[in-house]
Amino acid sequence: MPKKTKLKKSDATRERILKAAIKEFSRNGFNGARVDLIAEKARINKERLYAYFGGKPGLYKASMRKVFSGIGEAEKKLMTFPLDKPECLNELLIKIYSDFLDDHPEFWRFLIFENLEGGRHVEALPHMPRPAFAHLRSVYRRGQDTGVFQRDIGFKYYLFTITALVFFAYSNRITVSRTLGLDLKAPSAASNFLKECLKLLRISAE
Amino acid sequence: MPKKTKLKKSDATRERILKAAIKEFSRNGFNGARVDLIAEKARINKERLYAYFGGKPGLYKASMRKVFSGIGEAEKKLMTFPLDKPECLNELLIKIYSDFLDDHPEFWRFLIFENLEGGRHVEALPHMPRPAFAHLRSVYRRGQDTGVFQRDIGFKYYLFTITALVFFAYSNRITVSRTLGLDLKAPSAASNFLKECLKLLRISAE
Amino acid sequence: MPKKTKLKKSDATRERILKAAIKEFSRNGFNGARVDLIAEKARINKERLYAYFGGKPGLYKASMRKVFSGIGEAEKKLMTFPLDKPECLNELLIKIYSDFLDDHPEFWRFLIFENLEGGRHVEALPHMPRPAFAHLRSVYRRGQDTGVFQRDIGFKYYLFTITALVFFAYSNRITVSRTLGLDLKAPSAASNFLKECLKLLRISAE
Amino acid sequence: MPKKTKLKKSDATRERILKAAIKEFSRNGFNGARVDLIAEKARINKERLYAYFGGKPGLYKASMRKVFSGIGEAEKKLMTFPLDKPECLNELLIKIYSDFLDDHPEFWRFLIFENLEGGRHVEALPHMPRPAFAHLRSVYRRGQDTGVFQRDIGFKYYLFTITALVFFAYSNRITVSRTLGLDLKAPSAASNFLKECLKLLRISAE
DNA sequence: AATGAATGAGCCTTCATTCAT
DNA sequence: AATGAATGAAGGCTCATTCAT
Repeated sequence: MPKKTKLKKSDATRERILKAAIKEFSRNGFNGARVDLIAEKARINKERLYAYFGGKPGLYKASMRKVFSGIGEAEKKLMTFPLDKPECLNELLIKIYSDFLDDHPEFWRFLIFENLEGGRHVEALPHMPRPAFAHLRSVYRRGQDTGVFQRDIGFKYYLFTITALVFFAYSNRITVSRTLGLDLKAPSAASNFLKECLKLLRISAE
Repeated sequence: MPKKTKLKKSDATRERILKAAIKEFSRNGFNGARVDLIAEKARINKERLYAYFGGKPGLYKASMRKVFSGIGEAEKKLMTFPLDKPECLNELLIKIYSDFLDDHPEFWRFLIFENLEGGRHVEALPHMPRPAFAHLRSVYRRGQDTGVFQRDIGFKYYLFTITALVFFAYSNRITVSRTLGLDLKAPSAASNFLKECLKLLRISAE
Repeated sequence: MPKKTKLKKSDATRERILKAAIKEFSRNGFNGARVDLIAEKARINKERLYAYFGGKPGLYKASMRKVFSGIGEAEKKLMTFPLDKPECLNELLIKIYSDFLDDHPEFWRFLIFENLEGGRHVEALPHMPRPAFAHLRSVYRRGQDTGVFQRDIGFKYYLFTITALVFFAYSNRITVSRTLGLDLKAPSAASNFLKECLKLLRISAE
Repeated sequence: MPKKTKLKKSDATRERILKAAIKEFSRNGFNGARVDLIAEKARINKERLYAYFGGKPGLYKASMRKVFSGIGEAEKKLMTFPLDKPECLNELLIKIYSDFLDDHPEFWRFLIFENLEGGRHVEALPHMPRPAFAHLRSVYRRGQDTGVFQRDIGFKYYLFTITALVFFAYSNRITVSRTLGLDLKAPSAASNFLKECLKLLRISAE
């Protein structure tokens, strides 16, 4: 396959740039990141970077796109969640999101930087589909029917709460450690802590 | 009292610088903030800024110290929370923290910035006392006794959960709006949304 | 004839490059012109351009050579100017040169660029023959004999004056419009204006 | 005069920058000029240049303004031209403009570059007053009355012609030398040559 | 204490040019 | 002959910081 090989050369360069960019941007944010360093880390000439991505903002957006697309992959596991086991949903969500944030610190870092910088870049991105959400909603409704989840609380509040807990446990672990006297820095510490918190969400009858 | 007057004047200058710095840093982050703009907004010469704060990092740390001290003031209101009304605790916490974050966006901005930076600056700060926490813990225990809060869940999990919900609703409003399809940008939108979420925490018997 | 065809193809490429180069150079000058744009407009790969012309200066010189050769073509019309009508010479010269500069703005642009550069490039060019000049000199002398042109003024002064008027009207139209309050920008505006100026050259008896 | 001295420091810097800029711009045009070189020649830090002039275009415009203002100074001599000597006007104009262009090559170089580059910068400049023109017009009219100048030719055509001749002799001396076989490069060569040309403008009766 | 002028390092970007295929 | 990928040297500009007064 000579064609495939041909394509590979420049694609490899693109990937190297993106990888280095994600690292640098997630470490320092858009303003703090240095194009020179990205080029150096990617072992390419700066001009390539501009030819491929148009400029710093373009590179940032491409990086963000790649980083954010990762969550979709992780959420695929949720698609097969059995409809008849809503009582296990909490735990699985915590696990999947915890694992993901553990493995992909760049994910929450990009998100936070975006919030800090006014979402200038993220808003320019096309909306990402979150197909798992539809399935989860069905599970949740089933749980409401069987008394696992509260009748009068919409799915979106539930999802928000889960998300907030997990995300906060990762993105604010440092200040939380100081102010609440917890230590969430060790691996799986956050995950374990969150499991405990989730008990707050259970219905007492359960 | 010439001394006092003298001090007062330079203190006023200091305050003007700090105020401008907090605004600029919280808007643009450490890297995005411009020393020139801070000096201009504070109507002082840059050299003064360096004389007072040593440099950009020093100014940043001083700004952070000032911003973080604000939470103590807000939490004073919690000190007088009546021990015999634990069922109202949820709502009051939400209200107080929501109001505070509404009025002080710089607070969460500095906080998450610190988390991004690995706590580099905050660790140089003296531990801030949070005297309200002790009182809240008493209220919580009373609530556990009277069946308002769950017996087997420690106070720290409870406080973490509340904190996470409020904080996340503010600090991630931009990306949440996109990814979960919510709109928390309008004033009091977050606060209202959070009240709904809190129902998840109630004990069903309640 | 495979050879001929081959040559033809590369010649066509050469021509395409030259055409694009002339446009770009004449629009933006040597420094302002971009090799990338020339290659793009010519629909060729940059490497070809370098193979053919050696580099930007080489391409510039080739462009200039081509542009300057155009004047010879225009002056051919002067060769048949009737010896017995010297009184029409002024007007014809104005017309021919005006038309030429109207149609070939790149001509005067390259020319003045050369003057700015101290003739660096033009001096590397072979002297261009201007065969029409000899004929014009004859016409001029005949005009002197018949009293149309002044006796004591050599042909070169006459030719210089005509040239200066026409050339200046084109090459400095922008600044002249401002400094002398004239508008020579519209097509044929320059030509009309010049006709009026030429009256200054007539012999009053005429 | 302490105030005067204070002002002088930064003014001297400004002047040094302007002087270097005029040299560099007049040599290479806007595109060809290098900000680094200007700063180096002016022995200042680049940042100063940007603080004073805003950027390359601002510096260019300031340079142009200064260069163009020179012509006003030269034209002051024309203001005292006696109304009753119109027959000497030609010669004086040639002399004054020739001398000026001899001494200020940057003047015609800036003008030419402007014409090459579409007048982008010159058009942003405020119109310069040419007070001498009004006086010259009076002289010209007097000359028309006394038969020195032709009745039916407006002043603007006269002025344009003079301007064109002088300007062309300087700005195109290099290519003219080649194409018309003249040598206008030596000092006063142009001036002398132009005097001859001017005979073409005289009224034969004169 | 306060100011305006100055500095040097570094930032993002682009160019003309060449290489490898 | 022709192409896409790559390079190195700049180019314009801005920043945090300090000096001289």
